[in-house]
Amino acid sequence: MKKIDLFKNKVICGDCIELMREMPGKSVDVIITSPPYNIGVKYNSHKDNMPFEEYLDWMERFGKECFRILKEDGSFFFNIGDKPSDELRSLKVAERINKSFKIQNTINWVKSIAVPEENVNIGHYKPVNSKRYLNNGHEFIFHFTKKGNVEIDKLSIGVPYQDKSNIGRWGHAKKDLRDRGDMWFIPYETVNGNKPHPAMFPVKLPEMCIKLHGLKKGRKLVVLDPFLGAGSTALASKRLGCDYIGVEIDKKYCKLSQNLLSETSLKNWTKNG
Amino acid sequence: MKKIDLFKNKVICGDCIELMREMPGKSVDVIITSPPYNIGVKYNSHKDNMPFEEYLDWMERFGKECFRILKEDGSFFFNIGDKPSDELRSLKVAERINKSFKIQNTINWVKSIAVPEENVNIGHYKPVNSKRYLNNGHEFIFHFTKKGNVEIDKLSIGVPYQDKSNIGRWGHAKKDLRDRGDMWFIPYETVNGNKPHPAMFPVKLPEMCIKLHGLKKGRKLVVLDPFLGAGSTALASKRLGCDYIGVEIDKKYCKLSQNLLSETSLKNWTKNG
DNA sequence: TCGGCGCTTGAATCGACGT
DNA sequence: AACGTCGATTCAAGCGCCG
Repeated sequence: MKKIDLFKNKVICGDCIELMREMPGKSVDVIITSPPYNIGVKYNSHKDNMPFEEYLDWMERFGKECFRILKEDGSFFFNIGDKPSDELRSLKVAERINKSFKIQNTINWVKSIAVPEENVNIGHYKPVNSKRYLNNGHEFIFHFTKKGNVEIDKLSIGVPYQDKSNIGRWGHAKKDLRDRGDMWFIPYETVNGNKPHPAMFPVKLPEMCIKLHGLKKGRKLVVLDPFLGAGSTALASKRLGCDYIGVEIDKKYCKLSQNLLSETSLKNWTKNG
Repeated sequence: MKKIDLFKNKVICGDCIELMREMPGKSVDVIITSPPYNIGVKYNSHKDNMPFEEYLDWMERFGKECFRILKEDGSFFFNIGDKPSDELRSLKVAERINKSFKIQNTINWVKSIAVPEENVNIGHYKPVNSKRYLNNGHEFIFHFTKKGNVEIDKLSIGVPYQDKSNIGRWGHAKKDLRDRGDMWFIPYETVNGNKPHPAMFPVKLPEMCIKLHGLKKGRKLVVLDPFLGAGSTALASKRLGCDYIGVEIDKKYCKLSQNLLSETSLKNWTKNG
């Protein structure tokens, strides 16, 4: 039994950097996470308002540890958003993590967008009460890899062609599937009005990330979320037949995701996701 | 007659930094432009492959000059995009311009997005020949202002409410209009095969920028585009009853936009824009 | 002399558009 | 419908330079 197996398919309560230090190097295929944004969100235990430079240092240490435990051809999907008044903030964080990793793709998780054809705004956003700032309708998902040249499975999350005459025109384009691009419209799942975790993302998001990295046949991927929160990443991993490792410092959220991952809850969620 | 009047409603052929130096300070309401990206595009005359640091310095000087001629409550909309292999590049440029200005809003010009509900991808993009990069479906429009607190007219480009019960719910929400947000879906206009300019943007884009800044009643706004290209900004200004100032270094594009701005062409364009 | 890095060059790409 | 053309494209090969 390998050492990494000890961590698999569990929700572990503790500090993620400390816990990652116990994991062997190059043992994880995919990391998907959304760290505390440090914009003063009220979590149960984590202090989300440290000085920005301190936060950046913390994120840099976090990035280094992720680098160590990730396989050479692994993918690290890092979700972070901004407040309207400082939209460069998330990029400063990304630059810190970029000290160890390389940004291979910059995906935009679009939560709200106005489609002019139908002249409606689809999706949701938190309205901002300001006469100078527009509402913020997106967050970043940075796709970090070690060398920036990991082959990804674009068609696994592909969309149909607009111009059907392109189907079958080239060797690879046998099906009606083409590259989705880097703008992913995924609205929030509104679970009966209130979300269990202030920063939880839709299950569809980690699902698409895992698929994009590529489900190698015959081998179970190991998927880690160091800030598991309500458990979306673990849930997506389970659904796709991967081994998950969930780390979360807050006991309340640990329990929450453990419940979510139990058989019955899984069924309920599958309907909506 | 004021000195700035000499420049109004003309397309001026020349180097924009030199020409701006001749303009009086605090005389322009809105600047909208898309600079050469410096990624090796073949323009007619401009060298689009200078060393990156040199390019950044140039952009910083450019930003300073924009700052000088802009009014205190003016808006500077700066469009810039990336190639998939370097998505942080545009932000480095923005940071340089940020040395004089403040980023008030970061607007995303979305050209292509996959909407999962209907399972289609709307909009267009140029395919990317890569197994590691996703297609790039957006560009930035940075809204710079001098102090970051210019009041904007969000509802002038508003969209209808999804939940109609919100109409009239608050004092300000008298009409069926709400904030569009910072994700603007504007697909390319397909102009008969070949685009006149490699980097031209849809007329709708500067139109929305001007409206967002706010058309003050009783006073004509002065709108400048220092890299006019094919003339979209001037055309939008004209349509909205503003005075435009177009600067463009390439003679060929100067003529092109002058034609575009002539009465007949204007009619033709109005149909499509 | 060999290998590694940077730059240049030409081939290959695939989705959109027009015929 | 099928096919030709064309990229604010990427990629690999090839050459020169240097340690």
